[in-house]
Amino acid sequence: MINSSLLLKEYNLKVTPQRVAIVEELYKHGHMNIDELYKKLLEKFPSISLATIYKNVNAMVEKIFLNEVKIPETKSVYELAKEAHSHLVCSSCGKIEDIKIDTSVLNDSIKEKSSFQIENVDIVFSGICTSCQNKSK
Amino acid sequence: MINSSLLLKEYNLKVTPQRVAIVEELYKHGHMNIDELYKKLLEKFPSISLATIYKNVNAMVEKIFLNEVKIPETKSVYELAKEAHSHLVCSSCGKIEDIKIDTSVLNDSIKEKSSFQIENVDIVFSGICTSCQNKSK
DNA sequence: ATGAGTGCAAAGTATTTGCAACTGG
DNA sequence: CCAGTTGCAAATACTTTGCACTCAT
Repeated sequence: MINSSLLLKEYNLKVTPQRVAIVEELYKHGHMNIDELYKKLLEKFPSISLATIYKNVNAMVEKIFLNEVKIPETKSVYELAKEAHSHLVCSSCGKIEDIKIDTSVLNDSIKEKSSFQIENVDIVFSGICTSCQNKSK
Repeated sequence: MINSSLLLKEYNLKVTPQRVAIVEELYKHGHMNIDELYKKLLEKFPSISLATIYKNVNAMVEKIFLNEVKIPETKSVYELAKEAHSHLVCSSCGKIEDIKIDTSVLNDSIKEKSSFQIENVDIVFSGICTSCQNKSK
């Protein structure tokens, strides 16, 4: 499990039940878009407002402990910040997985061809996940 | 230069001056967001509607000859489809450059770790472009 | 107690749609 | 000629803001 309260405190955000729930749902599901978060939180807080979700997600993104992941052809999803990693997206079912790969080769390759000073790399792989591969058989 | 009419015809889109202008602006500028396109086209077509831009860009994206590029922290931009390539984005001035790098290493690396069947990779490097590096000196 | 957070309603933006008039092939 | 395209206005969708009330510290 995750210590959401501690995490929130570390980032100078007051610990409210709504915020704790956001962190925990993200921890549990890995990646969620605004709407999924909203629907999930509605279960616990029947009167929660979409505005609350937006305000909190934005606040957490600013504090850099949430991360917005932009994915081709879909809405952005949010994830708890963690070690740098790339994403695998199933173009059939939409499932998103994290994957750690070594990207240093890429940076080297850039260094040769461009004088951009690289600070960060975002990589999204699209493809078919295992279970969708099996379904189609 | 580019033969926009031919291109449009190939993709079964009627050749209208507005569409030709969209293709040409994208050819000229490489990457533009909806608003930049709109403002640019307003110069030639003072009564063009934003709806026309949206409809055409969407049509061209569906025909796969435009490509939507999603970039962290900014609006999507569109580009003419071409050989697979990655993007360099300057986090200071927003400039976007194309860059061709060999991504086969990545696919191999995925193959080892996951049974996702990879179909595509989107890579966005963020950093500081040369001219912004010089400015800050 | 008090500054920050919540929910609601309203305001902003962004994007899509319906439709009459127009136009490319 | 006529199916497809345009521009406009209206409709939707998405996101932010202002404010009175509540709550975490």
